[in-house]
Amino acid sequence: MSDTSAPARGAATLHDVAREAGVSLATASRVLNGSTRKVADSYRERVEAAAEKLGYTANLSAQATARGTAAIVALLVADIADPYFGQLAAGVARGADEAGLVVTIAITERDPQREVRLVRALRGQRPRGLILAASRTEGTDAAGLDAELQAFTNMGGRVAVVGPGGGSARHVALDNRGGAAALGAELARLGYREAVVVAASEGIRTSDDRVAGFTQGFASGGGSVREVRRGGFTRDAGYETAQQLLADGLPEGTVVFGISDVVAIGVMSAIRDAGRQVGADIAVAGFDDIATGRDIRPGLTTVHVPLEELGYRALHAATDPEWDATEPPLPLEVVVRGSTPARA
Amino acid sequence: MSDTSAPARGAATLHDVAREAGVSLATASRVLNGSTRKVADSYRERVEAAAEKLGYTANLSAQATARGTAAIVALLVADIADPYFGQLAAGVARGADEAGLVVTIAITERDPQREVRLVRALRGQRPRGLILAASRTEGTDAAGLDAELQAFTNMGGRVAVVGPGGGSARHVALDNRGGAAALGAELARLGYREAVVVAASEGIRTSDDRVAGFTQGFASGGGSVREVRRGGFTRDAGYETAQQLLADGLPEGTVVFGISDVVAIGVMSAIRDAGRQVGADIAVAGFDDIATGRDIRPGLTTVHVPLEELGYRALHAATDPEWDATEPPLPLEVVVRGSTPARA
DNA sequence: TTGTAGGCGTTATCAG
DNA sequence: CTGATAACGCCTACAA
Repeated sequence: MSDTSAPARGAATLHDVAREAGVSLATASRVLNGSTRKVADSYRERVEAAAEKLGYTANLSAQATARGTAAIVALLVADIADPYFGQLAAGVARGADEAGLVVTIAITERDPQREVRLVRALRGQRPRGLILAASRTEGTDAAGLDAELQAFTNMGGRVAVVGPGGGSARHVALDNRGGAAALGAELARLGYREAVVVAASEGIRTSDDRVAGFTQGFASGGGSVREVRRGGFTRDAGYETAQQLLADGLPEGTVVFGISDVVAIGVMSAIRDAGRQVGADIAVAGFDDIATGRDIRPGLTTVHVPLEELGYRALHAATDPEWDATEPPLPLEVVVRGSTPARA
Repeated sequence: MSDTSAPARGAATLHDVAREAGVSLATASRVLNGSTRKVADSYRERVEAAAEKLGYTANLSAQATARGTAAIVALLVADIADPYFGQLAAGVARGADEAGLVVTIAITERDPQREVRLVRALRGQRPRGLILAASRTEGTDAAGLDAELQAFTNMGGRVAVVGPGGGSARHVALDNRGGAAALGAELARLGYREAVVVAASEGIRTSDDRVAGFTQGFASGGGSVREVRRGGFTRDAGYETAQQLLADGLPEGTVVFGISDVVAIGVMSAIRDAGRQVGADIAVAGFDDIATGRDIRPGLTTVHVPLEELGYRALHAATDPEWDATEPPLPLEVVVRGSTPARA
């Protein structure tokens, strides 16, 4: 057990391993990394033993510069503390792990300028793929972003965007419109006739699609959307928007559709803080079905989106050379909970 | 606007920039990256213009191999979909961004074996620092982990662990014991006398400390912990453990202390699903103060932990050469909400 | 099957 | 202040 030569400074290099095993660099490289195996077993064993003994770990950076591309997938999200992105990221991480890829993460903070900057920075890593899950923000410097994305694909990277998006990127789409329509229809069936929607700024596709879908579905069931108030995609935006709504007067029996669960939860809190009741008094519905929706009371009616699976698919869209763009879209499903009780 | 030479394949290299600007590689490198600046302005401008024109982005991998260390910080968490880790990660990401570092993330899934494997894999990136936020799991292959960590520090990396931990790593500690004690004391003051705690397996420091602190604080106020039930750190573990507890009979007026908010939220749901009421009937308290606790009803009484700040500090502990280990611990504060009403 | 040598994009040393 | 040039650690034809 006498460790003779624990490398004092710096990690063990392939060179060290080769020397220790008494073989050439090439041979060591082949057994430790190269895919196509064709090394004599005796050598192979010696190398593996040496590597183990020295605690060798391939220097990914060196490998990357040599190969020209790194075993990395970059993930861009608006806010990693947001459960929506958290669950999505979990799916991405799972897929990456399976594929032997490292996940690099960056936060846009919903700032278009930052987004462009980050894409450019991530480009420096020469990742195999880039996943854009940062709900394309407003004022979007669309041109700048597209240019950056273009540069990325030009150098051989793939980009996948979650949700609607433009350009030549691969999309992992959700049927936002259809899901919202189904939700609207269901609410109408439950007896609601008046709705207000709390959305994000106009121009954000995800928001627009959900608003349009909901409006249509709700109308098809005989209901009508009285108003669309614009806020943002956060819990606080939902809270504040709802506060104003309440101040302006919100009739009993109205259902408020929050563009996302996070927003809807903010709405619920505002309603309660205003001394009103969620459910029988004012109903609330959301979209996404984040885990929290299960634990609040009343439970939040929403459209279930398989977030984790969505992330998993995005990972593949961003890294699989032979990705099947025709794969059927993920099934969305409305789930009714206590926040929208049937109306007499 | 006629882009003359958009590099058809592959990204623009420093070499390209130098040629385009008519200077040497060294000069180009100095203006674009090197820290100590001493390049004539005329040259500097030419280089910057060329870089801009070519859309040049330094190849981080190449930089890393040349420098010997990458501008990367690796983050290891148990589950990124868990809001606790999500908020923590947000803090890490913020700090990293400020420091010009890229964040690489890996998920342990609370599996000790995986944890060791991941640390070894991350080591391959030669990151400047490594942040361990994966509540050291049970059966922990402590030896294997420590060896891996040791190897990492030996090659010049710093490792920071969030919460209690062993070895030579830097710690960003929480006063779990003190916080829990304060919570226990407060609950006793509110009139509670009987408590049950839903904890994680014995041997997990964070859990053990909170249990011990709570027990002591509660006792100091005249209360007594009737039982400690072991589950895990997840919402579902909390739910299931509470189910059993309820099946075994839980007297009115008991307060259930969930080792973490996530667990406590599971407990709350179980209580409700069993037809009991959270608050007046059975009280519930947690620990961490994740964002969700604000939006559920009744609000969850808990110990506030500045999660985002915790992550921010961890980032610095893992990357700042001159980190001040004596920095005062983050202040914890108990916040009482509706889940633990004062008892008559 | 194995080894030799050249190259990947940057940095850093050391003369001019 | 600038420019050759040798590393950095690894991969990969190409040759033996």
